[in-house]
Amino acid sequence: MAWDVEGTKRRIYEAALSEFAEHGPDGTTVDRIAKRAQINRERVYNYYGDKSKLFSAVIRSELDKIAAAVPLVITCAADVGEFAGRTFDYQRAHPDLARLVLWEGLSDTGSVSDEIVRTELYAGKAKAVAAAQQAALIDDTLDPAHLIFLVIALSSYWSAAPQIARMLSGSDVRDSAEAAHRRAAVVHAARQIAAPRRAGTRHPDGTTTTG
Amino acid sequence: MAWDVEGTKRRIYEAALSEFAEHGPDGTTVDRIAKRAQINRERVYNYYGDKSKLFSAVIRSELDKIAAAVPLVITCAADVGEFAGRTFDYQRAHPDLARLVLWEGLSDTGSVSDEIVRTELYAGKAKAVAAAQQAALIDDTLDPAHLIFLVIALSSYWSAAPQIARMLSGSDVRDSAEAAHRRAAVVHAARQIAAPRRAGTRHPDGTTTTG
DNA sequence: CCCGGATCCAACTGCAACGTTGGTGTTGGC
DNA sequence: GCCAACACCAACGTTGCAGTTGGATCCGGG
Repeated sequence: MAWDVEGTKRRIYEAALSEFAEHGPDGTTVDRIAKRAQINRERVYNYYGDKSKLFSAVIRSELDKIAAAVPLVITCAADVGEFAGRTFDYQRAHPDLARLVLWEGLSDTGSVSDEIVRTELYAGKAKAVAAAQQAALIDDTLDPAHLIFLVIALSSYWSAAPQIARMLSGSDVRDSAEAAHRRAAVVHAARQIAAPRRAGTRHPDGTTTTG
Repeated sequence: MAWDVEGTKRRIYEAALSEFAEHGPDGTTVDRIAKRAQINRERVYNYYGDKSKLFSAVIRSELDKIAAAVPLVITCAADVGEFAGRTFDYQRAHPDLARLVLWEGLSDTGSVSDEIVRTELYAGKAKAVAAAQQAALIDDTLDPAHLIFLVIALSSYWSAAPQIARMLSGSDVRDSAEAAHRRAAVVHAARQIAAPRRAGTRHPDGTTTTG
């Protein structure tokens, strides 16, 4: 088996994922990707076009994976916590993803590759939230999109800004006790945000009404 | 006024801040900095050594400014919301700083400049939270450091991952109505996280006790 | 007027990375 | 066994940027 096209592509992909996550689109060199994948630089161009296309391919595929791995089904507020916890777990298991998203955000110049497809994907999640809100399963104070976003933020920022997490908590994600502790905090916070109000409803502008 | 050394340095500094914030350390060229500052490239080397020294100088100085910008005083759960809102405002008002910090985080290789000083700063905030928890002003389920972190995450992720915010909410931060909407969501969520439990306490592991 | 320091400028070296190309070896169909 | 297509690779041309240098220019003070 001298030719292993799929294997070669996969190795390029994996090497690219690591390199991009570590150094970002600008800091990454095609040569290092090739070295890491143990193939010739030219193969990269042959299979993926150029560096930016490779970056797009990687980020898109990784986002597809997380979307598939962490579905969102809501029957109660605790489900939102569960979603947050699983997102947290996924981020921890795939620290490269959080960094990719950040690199993408920093390079953001008004729009992003596959923006339309990805928008649809988020719209689906927002729809699930909206449905749960209408069924009064969860708090309906927040805009569904904002609620989703905030929950993702809670789960993702740990790996997005590890230096802040480290300075605050004093320890490292690699400490699994600390990781469990963090996860619990994320789940708890997400539940609190989603929990339906009991007596009165506190609106985002600070006023409170009774329903 | 042919000689305005301080002025020249300052113009280099400001140009560097903008360029670094926009393109990151790798994506920035000394030439563009010089053009923007309307000085010769050679001046940059004369005053700041080289590009990486200039970057360090900029980030360090900007972080000094951040330090005292958003104090944290807690007398009730709403104060935590207030803190979140002000952090959000700060991020929005100083997008350059937010991006610099992110770039720093991405380049993070185990520790960060001024890490000790900044750790103290966060410790102070955590202490304020701990005191408020002991006085039963806010929920004491969460570790103080984690609570702070989560609130910062809520406030910061918008500018950290603007592409996701855009895909979810469909509009842009520059739309000030949307910005206000987002801010309200952040404040609300932070309050919910900090709000003291009424009847029972739901622990992060999912169990519930009555106090 | 002349000196010394600040600034500007253009050209240069050196290098690193992008993306390409021509050639070599490999495979599978005929 | 031959050949066309394909995988692989080394070397190349090009570009863009970092950082340097030598000199021209400008300015204030003596």
